Order: sequence, then structure tokens, then C-alpha cells
Amino acid sequence: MNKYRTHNCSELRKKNSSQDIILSGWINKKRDHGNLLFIDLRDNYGITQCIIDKSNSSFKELEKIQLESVIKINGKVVERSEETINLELQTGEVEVNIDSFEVLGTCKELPMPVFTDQEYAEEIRLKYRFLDLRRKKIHDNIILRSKVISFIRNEMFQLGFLEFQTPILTSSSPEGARDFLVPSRLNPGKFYALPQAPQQFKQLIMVSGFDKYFQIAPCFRDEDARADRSPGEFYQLDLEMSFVEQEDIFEVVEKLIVNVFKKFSLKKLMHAKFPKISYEESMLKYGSDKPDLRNPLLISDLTNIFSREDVTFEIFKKLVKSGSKVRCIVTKNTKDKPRSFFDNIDKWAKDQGASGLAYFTIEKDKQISAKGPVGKFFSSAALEEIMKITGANDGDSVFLACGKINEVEKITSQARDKIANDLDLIDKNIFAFCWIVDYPMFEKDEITNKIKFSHNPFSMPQGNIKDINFDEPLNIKAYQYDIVCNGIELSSGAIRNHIPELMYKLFSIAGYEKTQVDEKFSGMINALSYGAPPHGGIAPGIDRIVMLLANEKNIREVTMFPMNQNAQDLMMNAPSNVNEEQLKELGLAIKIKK
RNA sequence: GGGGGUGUAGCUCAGUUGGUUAGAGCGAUCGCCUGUCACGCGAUAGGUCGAGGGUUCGAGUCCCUUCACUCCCGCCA
Repeated sequence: MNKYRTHNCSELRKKNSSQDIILSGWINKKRDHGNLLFIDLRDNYGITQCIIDKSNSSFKELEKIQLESVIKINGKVVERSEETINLELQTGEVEVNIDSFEVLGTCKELPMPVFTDQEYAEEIRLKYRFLDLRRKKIHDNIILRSKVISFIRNEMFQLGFLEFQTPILTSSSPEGARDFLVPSRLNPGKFYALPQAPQQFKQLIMVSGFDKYFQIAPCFRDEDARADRSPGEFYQLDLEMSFVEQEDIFEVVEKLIVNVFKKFSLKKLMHAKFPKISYEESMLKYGSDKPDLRNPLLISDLTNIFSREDVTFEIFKKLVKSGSKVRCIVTKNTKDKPRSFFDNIDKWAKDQGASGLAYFTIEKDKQISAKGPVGKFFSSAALEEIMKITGANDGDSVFLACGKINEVEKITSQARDKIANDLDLIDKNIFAFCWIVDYPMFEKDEITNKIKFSHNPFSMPQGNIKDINFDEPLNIKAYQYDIVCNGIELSSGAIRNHIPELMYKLFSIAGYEKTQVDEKFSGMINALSYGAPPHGGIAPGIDRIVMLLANEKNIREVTMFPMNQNAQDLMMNAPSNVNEEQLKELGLAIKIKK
């Protein structure tokens, strides 16, 4: 028999009555009646109420033990009387009469309470993460994470995938995020990089003939944090398949995602089959390549309206003439909303750094007219045209933004969220998935005006390779795709370019010489010239999937030991200084800019 | 790198127009209490009001600087 326990803290039931048992756990709560003491004993599995009174010689001693100390209890299970049953506990029909106890681990005065629903500052939570993790909600989130990952593993094995590990110490690559670097002792002055993703390795696995690979892969990117983005490291379900087309990947991943979300959440899926939206359409209708499809508001383009004679909104007309775009959002039946509703949105837009959102409300008397600050600039014929384009009716309002295309896309995208939240249009009990497809292979860098890869440089361009017009690279689309759920980018993938000549060609468009490609991607470009199968894959973000399933807005709520926003681990004190000896061995000197 | 929010007891927070000795709940310590499950009652301890500077007869409160945490922009193929 185990010396610490015969049962865990959620096991005991009526049928155990009058058994002598041993429990071990943390003191969750004490209720001290002076001559009678209740102790809620907690472990990973649950809570059991234990009881002792002054007739027991260890009563006084137990009374004084701190909450969150770990104790072992020898006692007898007894049925509770009818009126003292606690239905909120799984073990609530019984309790344990304590015979004797032993302290296994004492607890100092707590820096923060453990048994409470109260929220408290993240700084202290992270510093005492081991206490924070005892609290029910986050404890359950972490257990959920474990279950989701093991479920995914099983599904992947059943689908015929093999799990492989890939190196953590690898080489730095151009393109993409900032690398974390690790100095090499044996090769002074040289550095390893932590992988931003096992991208090249998984392609090499395909070249090696393994056909279907997956890994719950740690990925490292030295970029600034967001609520849904850990600084430093995160996990992807990295997968790759040989001899596949885009649709084959979609089928596998969509099935997997649907199974995971159905198993671990009660929320409904908005679409049984994920809709496919082209990048271009998404940017137009949602202003973003990660649209929240729960949000019914759509964006329309009204640029052409502003070249009409009967529209006299001169500020916009002038901007349109010099190449600006006008986009709008229509809100249904908002004619009776108070002025403050509209002005708040305009003010909010200005706070976001935009020049504001003009608005009017469509009214119909004998003919169509527009009310509101800029309503007078539109003739009824122009308004009818706007109604045709946007599907607006009388009683609806139109919010307008004008500016360079990127600016307009950004502000209308944010305004979609803002207005939908203000009007409470988003159903929180739904998961709305979609595929974003047909990404452009290249884009123009705003600042340098140079052509660069818009996503993954290893993606396969669309169309027949002989027919691709490389002279207009901005028109080349790629077999590149994302999964988006509720406005969160869940994964990104592509059919890969496995043809070395084509790879050189594309890299040359992005300004890389052949020799540079050979040097930077030596492992892969070399491998592709020894018989590479057509292949493709995708990498859903594990942390974000669990975040959605746990209904959390912050990724740290589903991460066991997260770093803070400045990429510091407050519990382990990382990053930290190293001593001279270590630096010397690596041939490094510290030069801190002030 | 830039913008917003927050910072008062171990924890969560209140603190009026700038005015006496900065308060409450939880926690801690001590005492009372034999059926609680957020047990109850009483008492005690606990404060660099994030830090520095300024205005003022007087600053938790007003001004300037700065630090920490957080949210957002940039960034994240």
C-alpha cells in the first residue's frame, strides 16, 4: 500500500463509508469552530472535507497549520447527515473523520491567495506561477491543453502520420522574424539560431521519403508580444505531406480541426465546411486577411461614387483623384441611434490614428435623402447607387473612410470590430472558421519600394509554370493558405516549391543572387535537386487553439510558464547575466548601448 | 521605437475641491465559538501612497521626469 494515500481527493463516496483511508493534499480552506475544525483537502482531482474535534489530541496542532500546506490524513469515511450534504463537491455526500495527520510540506505566509476567484496582477501571478497554477481555472486550462495535444497526436497517428523531432539548434535564415541566436563554443564567433519553425526540416523529411510527418513543434521568434502572441516561444502542430495538392491538405486539416473543436467545446461551428475566401476578397470585404466571420458587417468600395458630378464631398473627391480609396461599412436600422453613437465611433477612429469616419443615415420620404454631417453632399441618385452597391436600405447608416488603400483597409477592418461590438452583433457561442486562399507570392515593400516575398518564400506559385509571367510578379499568386477562426489566425501553410530552378527564379525576383540562395538555404536547395516529391503542409498554432477552446483572450492563460511582455521569466529570472568565464569561452564581450 | 491604461497594507480595492492621525474586505497574529462548506464574533499588527523632482502654509490628490506591469501600433516569411 502506498504510504501517502489510499484514495485521491475526489474519489470517496457513500459506498466507502466506515472505511479507514489515507488522503494527502493541500489545505484548501479551514473552517475553525473552536472545538470543531473543517478542513477542505485538495489535490489535482478534487476536494474532500475532513473533520476533527477537540477530543482528538492533535486538534490544537492541526488548527494552527497554514493554508496550502501539504498534509497526510489518516481517518475514517463517514456519511454526512442529510442537511449537511454539499452537492457542489463530488465527494459531498461523505466526509473524513481525522484520526491522525502528518505535515508533508509546510507553507509560508502566501504572497497571494490560492482559493479565490479574484483576479490579481499578472506580475505576481507569474512570479509565483506554481501557486497560480493551483487555482482551479488555470489548472483546468493546463489540463485541457494536455488533453487537446494528446487527442491531436492520436488523430495524427490514425491518419498515418509519423512524429519526428527536428533540431533546436539550427542555422539563422533571412526572411521572416528576428532569430534567437545561440553562440557556438566550438566555432567561436559563429551562432546557431533557434528555429522559427521546422520549415526546412519538414521539407527535407519529405525529400527523405517519409510521406507524412507531424510534430508538436516548439517555434522561436524574437518579436514583441501581444495578448494572443507569446514573446519568444510557442507551439505548432507542424505537418507536411508528399504527393498532395492543396485540397488534400484542406481535407485532412479541416477534419482534424472539426474533431478537436467538437470534442473540447460546446460552442457551435458556424460552417460545417470551412468557406474558402480569396485573399483579395477578404481584404476588400473585411479589410483584413483574418476576418471574424461571426461579425455580419461587410465593407464595400465606394471609390467610384466620388467621381460623380452630383456628389460634392470635396475632401474625399480630391483624395480620390490623387489615388485614394473610399470604403464603407453599413449598419442596419440605426437611424434612431443617438448622435453620441456616431460621434463616438468617429472619435474612436481618430484615436486609432485615422482621419475619422464620416457618416450619414439613409432616409426615405418622397425620395431618398441622407441625414448627418456629410449627408448633404450626396444626391438621391448617388445614394441609390450606394444602396445598390452596399445593399443598404432606408434607416441604415453608412460609415465612410478615405485614404491610401492600406490605411483604409486597416481602419475599416478595425471599425468592423468596433461597431459590431458597440451594437452587440457578435455571437460569442460560435466558432467561425474559414480558409484564406490565393495569397500573392510577392508584395511591394512600402518603404524601400522593392519586391519581397509576401509570405513563405518556399511556396509554389499557382498556374502552369511555363505560363507564369515573371515580369509582373505582383500578379503571381501562391498555393498559400491560412485558417482563421473568429478573427484569429490559427495556421498558415502552403504547397511547397520543390523545383530548384523555379526557386532560384523566385528568389531572384525578391533580390537574391543564386549564390546567396545556395548559401542561406544550402540544406534545402541542394536536397531539392536530388529527386524531391511534390509536397505541402500547414502548421496550426496549438496555443491559439487551446485559447479558443478555453475561452481565454490571453495566451498566458493556457501557457504553463509564460514570460511577461518584456520576454522575462519572473519566476526563473530569465534572461540573466552570465559570468566573465562563460563569455570568454564563447569569445563574446558585452557592449550595452545606452 | 510610438500611443493608451494601471500603480495606495501580503492580496483586491476606496480615498471627495489640495486640509486633522491614509481606510475597507480578504489574508496574518491572538482570543471566543461543535455542523461549516466564502462559517461567525472580537481584538492586534501591518503603509517609502512605484521612484525622483517641483508648485504650495500644506500633496496619495496638481505639474514635470522616470520606472514597472498591461493593452494596442510598428514587428511577427
